[in-house]
Amino acid sequence: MGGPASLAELLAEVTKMTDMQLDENVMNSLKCQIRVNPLHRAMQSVLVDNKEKVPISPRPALRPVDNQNEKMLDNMLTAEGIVVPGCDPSHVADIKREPDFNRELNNVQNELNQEISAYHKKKAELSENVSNVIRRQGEFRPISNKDIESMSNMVSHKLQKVIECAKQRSCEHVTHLKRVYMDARRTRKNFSRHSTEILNAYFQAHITHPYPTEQDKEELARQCNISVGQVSNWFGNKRIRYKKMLAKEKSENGQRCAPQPMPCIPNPYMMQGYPMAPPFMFVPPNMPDYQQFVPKFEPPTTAGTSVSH
DNA sequence: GTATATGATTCTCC
DNA sequence: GGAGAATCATATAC
Repeated sequence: MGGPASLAELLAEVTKMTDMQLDENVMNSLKCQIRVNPLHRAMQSVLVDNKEKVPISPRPALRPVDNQNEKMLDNMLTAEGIVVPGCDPSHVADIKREPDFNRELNNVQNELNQEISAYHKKKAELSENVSNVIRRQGEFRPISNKDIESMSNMVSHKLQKVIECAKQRSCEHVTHLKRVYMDARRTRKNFSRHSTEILNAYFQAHITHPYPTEQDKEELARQCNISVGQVSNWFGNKRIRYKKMLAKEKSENGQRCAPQPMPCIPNPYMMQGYPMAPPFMFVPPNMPDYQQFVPKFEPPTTAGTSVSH
């Protein structure tokens, strides 16, 4: 059984093979003929060389992997105490949490480990299979080692997304757990009466503009033994609820009789020509700290204003 | 058990 | 980023 003698005939056989219907028996017989042809290797070498020199419909270069998102996910997971395979374990936070939360986090950790380990296994299998298929094709097509390497890179590139998705799921899981276990709404306690009095006193003292400065917030936080954030929350809630309360009062008054002016507190200082009333009438008893929030009023020196103490 | 109060969170707007 | 508004989740009063 002899194959085609010249390179031209060999090429014709290969071309014929690519055009014909996929009848397996015929195809295998043709492949055997081509393999045993003494010019086969030489032809392959020439075709590969030519391909290298004349790029035919070159593939677009793989875009460099944008791993910013993955890094962000890694950082978030390690900050929550999750060991991300492949990341520096010394960065993993050691946080003391309640046992149930820790147990749930361990589950997240195990799932992530399993997914990443399965990924590496699948990746190796797939790369191997793709390489084999390409190598077999290489007998009849101009495929170089560079092509095989490029294809392998492409497989890795695509599969990297799988790991990113696994990390994304873990992050979402941790976020959900934090919401369940660490939402302060679930463990909130009312502030002490003393703290509430201090906050209310400040609010009333600055009723025309109840927006404490950062310095005041810090001082209020210190006195109330709460955080500055809690002070901000308290004033945010207070302002909106106070506003609603006034609106409600107004509408209730309006239903009973003619519209009334906004309920206001007698302000002797305003009556006496001061720009703003000091909050003396709201000072709760037994609250020495409170005095520092009382605005310091310098009586106007201009003629026509007089203050009697 | 229900209504209301209250502290925290989230979303939107500027 | 801060404030307003809506909403959630719990505490408290009844």
